[in-house]
Amino acid sequence: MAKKREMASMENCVCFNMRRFSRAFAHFFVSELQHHGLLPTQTPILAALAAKPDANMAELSDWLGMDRTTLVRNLHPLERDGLVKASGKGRGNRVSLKLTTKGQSTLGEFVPDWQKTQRKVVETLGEARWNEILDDLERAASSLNK
Amino acid sequence: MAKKREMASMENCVCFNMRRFSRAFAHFFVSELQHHGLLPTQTPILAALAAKPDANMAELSDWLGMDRTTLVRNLHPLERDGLVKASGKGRGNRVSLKLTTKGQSTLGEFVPDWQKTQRKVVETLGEARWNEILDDLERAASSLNK
DNA sequence: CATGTTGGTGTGTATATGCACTTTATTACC
DNA sequence: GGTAATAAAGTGCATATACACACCAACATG
Repeated sequence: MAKKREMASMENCVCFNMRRFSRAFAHFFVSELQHHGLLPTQTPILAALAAKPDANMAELSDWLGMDRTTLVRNLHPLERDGLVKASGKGRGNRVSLKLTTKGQSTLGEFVPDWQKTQRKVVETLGEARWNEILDDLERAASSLNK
Repeated sequence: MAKKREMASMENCVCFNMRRFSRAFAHFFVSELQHHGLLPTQTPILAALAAKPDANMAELSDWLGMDRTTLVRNLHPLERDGLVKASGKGRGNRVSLKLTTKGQSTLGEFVPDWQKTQRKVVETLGEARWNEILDDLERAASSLNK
């Protein structure tokens, strides 16, 4: 049985613990997948662009749940390395973001390895449990930030 | 009932979603507590120092689950603002970290407001559910990074 | 047509994160 | 006591995060 936590004590702060877990899981994914040369913030961007080509900055950042201005900067290394192409750059102009051919193939090589890592993580608690946890966290987060 | 997720699909990446939730909860805590002038990484440090005075860099970073070198830098604003005092600074020297009087009073004023915010978050899913989730995530994370 | 409003973008500043590496003090061993 | 090994702390670099702000294009309104 799990020990009951005193939720009014700061060591059980939801914000602190979410940050902590976020670092811990990122550490595991990075250690398993670093040979692809992709960081944990970059692969979701590539995957999102594969699923939704020609997205805006605003649309994409919204979908990824990150600040728009953070996305602007996170794209720079990906553009520099030729994985993403941004057409119509410039202030006031809509930007159309696309995966390059290199971006597609890089992502294509990454996914199978990522699936192995994800599987290891899912096995820790089981798929059903992870499903519930992700759903609950989604529900909690969206009920707060409205 | 919650829709079943395809866990082999990158939009359900545990790493990505943990980062996303982490940002979302941090956003809520910051918006509610920013008038105290403390950022979400800083308050756990103050709370840890209140509970464990005279901690090392290494001990403290270990307890907080963050990289030691990250802690070194996160302490700078707190030292600059006079909330934390580091005695015996310097390479090779053990550092003894302490809350200053100002640090104690700042933390003392912060905690009641933090508890209100934490309560709002805990209410989203209920205390029992949050307990399970935090325990499960702890278990999953520690089974991976060993 | 001038102007004002709005939506989409990029920048300045400050903090956060962690790996590889460096620097220094202490401890171990002879 | 001198030197090697170890432990503790800090730095360089690159990336991540987000608020406040500036910028620009297209469109609305008079």
